[in-house]
Amino acid sequence: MPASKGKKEPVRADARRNLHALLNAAMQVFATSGVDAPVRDIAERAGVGVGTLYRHFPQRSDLIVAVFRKEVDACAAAAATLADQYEPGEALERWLDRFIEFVAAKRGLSAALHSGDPAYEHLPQYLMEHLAPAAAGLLQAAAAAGKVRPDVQPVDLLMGIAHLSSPDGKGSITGESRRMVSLLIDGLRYRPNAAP
Amino acid sequence: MPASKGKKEPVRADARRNLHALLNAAMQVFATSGVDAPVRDIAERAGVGVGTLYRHFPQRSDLIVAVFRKEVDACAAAAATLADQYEPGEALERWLDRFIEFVAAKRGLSAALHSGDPAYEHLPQYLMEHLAPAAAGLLQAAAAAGKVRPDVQPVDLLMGIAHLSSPDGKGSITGESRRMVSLLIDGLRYRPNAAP
DNA sequence: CTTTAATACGGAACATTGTTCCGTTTCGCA
DNA sequence: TGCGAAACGGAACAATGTTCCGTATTAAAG
Repeated sequence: MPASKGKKEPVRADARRNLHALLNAAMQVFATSGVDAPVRDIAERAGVGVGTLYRHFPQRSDLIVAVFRKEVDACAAAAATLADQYEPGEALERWLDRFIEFVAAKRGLSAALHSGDPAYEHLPQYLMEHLAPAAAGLLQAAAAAGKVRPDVQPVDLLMGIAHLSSPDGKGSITGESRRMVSLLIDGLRYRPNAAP
Repeated sequence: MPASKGKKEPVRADARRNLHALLNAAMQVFATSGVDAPVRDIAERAGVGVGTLYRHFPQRSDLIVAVFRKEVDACAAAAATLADQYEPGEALERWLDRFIEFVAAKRGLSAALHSGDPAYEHLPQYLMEHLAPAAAGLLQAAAAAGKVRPDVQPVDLLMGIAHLSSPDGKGSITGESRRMVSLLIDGLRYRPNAAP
């Protein structure tokens, strides 16, 4: 039995096309102008009318949630790709960088997350359910290769990075934020005896 | 040297009058419709034009902050009044009820508080600086009268009530919320030996 | 009390954005 | 190819934030 997806893909080709165009456009606009960006901006970038946007996403939160899940999925998928392309230690490092970018880009969501709107209340759970396994896989491989300590809990690592990556609340991850995360990552390297 | 107040009272009589009318109107409208209520509603209830509102409070946050401080001050002032009118135990109880009302009415602010807007970042500090002394005075008097335990920290009590009073995030304080707070308050009663 | 200049007021006008509605277009299918 | 259903687009409307300037009010000077 193929599990029925939560979101039902439209049947008609144009509807499917526009749905994906809207998701991509919203992703870009949200990244640029935040999740409160005007509806028209998103519709225009997607090349559709506002009526089409409203048909696919009657509530703004529907669009926000859809974009969020899409990005979580992309971040989780990156884990498998990186695991194929790089040796375990480097794959883990690169994926953590990817995760940091994801967290930093989601800064504008914090207000929505804390707004009490029930539309968002499952998002943290969704994130952990999808990214913890990805992190676990990379951690396990890196640990098996002797690159990192074997006793790191995936959830702890993700939460730690998420917290460290949100120091100012206003956007840039280029500064101390990344340095602090580097410290954290250094902390999980496996060095039983040798000096660097 | 009379310390210069943070907010400068207007010189002209009409300006002062309108300023206070706006604060009172905003207090009512915020309580009814939340802090996102239309500017026109507030101006109309105050009996002034929107231009006047904007002159006194160029940013919405200015008005929100002013109302918040005014209500904190009123809650703090109530402590002195109650201490005069009732014996220590009852004064404390009545003031805690007053504080619960204040916290419940401020529910709509939580989103603003967490929005990252620097305009609000000093409000929690303002609240504690003004209400902790009020609570401390009442607690001390009640403890001296043998009505409550002598080892309760004012800040702990306020924080505890504030947390318990915000269970659902959507308004009503009439239900379990008040019962939980009653439990907390019972917990600080001083009962060395006798049964009630 | 009258004059006067500064200050404040009011609300129409404009700008921005959310939301709906329906004539037109596109699609899948026979 | 023809047809009915589904989807589309964007004008139109509604709600709200913000500005601007002619008018009214005030406090002080004469």
